Amino acid sequence: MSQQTAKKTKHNKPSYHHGDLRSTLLNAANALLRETGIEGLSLRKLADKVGVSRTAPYHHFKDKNQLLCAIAEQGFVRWHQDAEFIFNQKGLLPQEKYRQFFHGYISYAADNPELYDLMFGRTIWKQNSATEELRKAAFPSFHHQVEMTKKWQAQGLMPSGEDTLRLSQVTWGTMHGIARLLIDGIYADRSHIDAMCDCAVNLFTQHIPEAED
Amino acid sequence: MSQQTAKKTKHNKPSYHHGDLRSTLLNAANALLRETGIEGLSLRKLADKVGVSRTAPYHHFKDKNQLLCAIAEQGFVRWHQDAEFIFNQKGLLPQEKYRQFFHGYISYAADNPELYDLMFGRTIWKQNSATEELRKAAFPSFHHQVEMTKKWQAQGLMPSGEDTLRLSQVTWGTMHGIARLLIDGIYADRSHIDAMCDCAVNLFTQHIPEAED
DNA sequence: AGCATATGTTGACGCTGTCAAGATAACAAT
DNA sequence: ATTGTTATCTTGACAGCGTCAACATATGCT
Repeated sequence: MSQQTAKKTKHNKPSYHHGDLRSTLLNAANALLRETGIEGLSLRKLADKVGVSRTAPYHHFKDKNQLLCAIAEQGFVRWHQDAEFIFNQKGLLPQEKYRQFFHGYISYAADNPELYDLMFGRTIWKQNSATEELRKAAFPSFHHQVEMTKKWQAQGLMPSGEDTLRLSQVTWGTMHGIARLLIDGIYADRSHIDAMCDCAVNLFTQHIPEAED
Repeated sequence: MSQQTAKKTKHNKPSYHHGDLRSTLLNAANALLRETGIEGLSLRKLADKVGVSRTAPYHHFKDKNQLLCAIAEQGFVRWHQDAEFIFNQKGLLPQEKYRQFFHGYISYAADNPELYDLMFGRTIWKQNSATEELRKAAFPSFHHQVEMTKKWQAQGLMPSGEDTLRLSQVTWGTMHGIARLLIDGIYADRSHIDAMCDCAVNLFTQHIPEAED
């Protein structure tokens, strides 16, 4: 079962030291997470998969929680890239840009369900076990949404009468709720998601005279 | 540690058979769930708590999943009672009734965080492990929301232009998202949730001339 | 060359869910 | 009342889990 991915010496014998175990573990963990979910991700299976003894990972991650935090951290970085791509588009009407952002969020969750569960799930956040690095990677995500909400209110896209922070929380909460219902298997049918997103966007935004963003 | 809750004979010796183990287990499981969360709820601790051997529960629940489903089932029944109380109130404006429903939903989740996690979490739904009884208890919850949404649209409280099913999914998704952000520890601050709920209700409803519901 | 440090290993512990086999009580039929 | 069936409860056992302790080996600095 165990695959040998350790570096080889010039005589093609596997060396005692792996050489790049931390990132190898992270990659394998991402794959294992995608295949088996959080529940199926055990340190022992992971170690076996990369061809290393069961306690070797402990030299690179203090415990399982730190490994999970590191995976989630990568998830936030990648989502940031996706979101920035959407926001940096030129020549889009504000409502169209918001629509794409909403759909992009749900798509990211739907395409990486187990990762999303890790990023926003209770496993990490409930018992305050998030590492400092993870917090630093996750916080800008919500902060950015607040900033954009403020802008959208100023543009007249979103109701200016509501408190910006509350409005951000509600709109993000809606995205999070739809994402969770989807990835937790409560809405089995992904084919309705686009329509749901459009419906939500309609509720949150009002038409404004054309003005590029 | 182990408490003896088994029935006693006339000579005050604990009898070999418990007599009411199934409901005793359910009660203890609810308490244990509230105290330690899903992760901390083990069959062995549970059995010990009610003073019975570790495999005794298997004569009343096929496996741990069936026990969890039974707990969740009770959760749905109790939520139904709360919701019905709200809907049966007389002399309330539609928007006020909807506001109470929204707040009631979030309050139920906030007051029973671990139970809510069980009712709507991936533990049960993700791998299609919900029992038939649980499905029968859970489905009316959403069905009722769709019916009410249809009514609210007809009353002019909610936008009639949107598809009823989509609208139900979005509004429920919002409640679910806010509930989850709260109970998963992502919004640590419960003091903001009333304002968040009001904000969401404002976004979803439009003022209609006074008409009791 | 020698020594500290990083990184890898095996052994062990207590926890978990759950199966198998046996003990005990309750109950239905004779 | 006795017998047999069935429901219920018991202990024993197993594999899987996270993780600590102790030990092995390679790397790198002085």
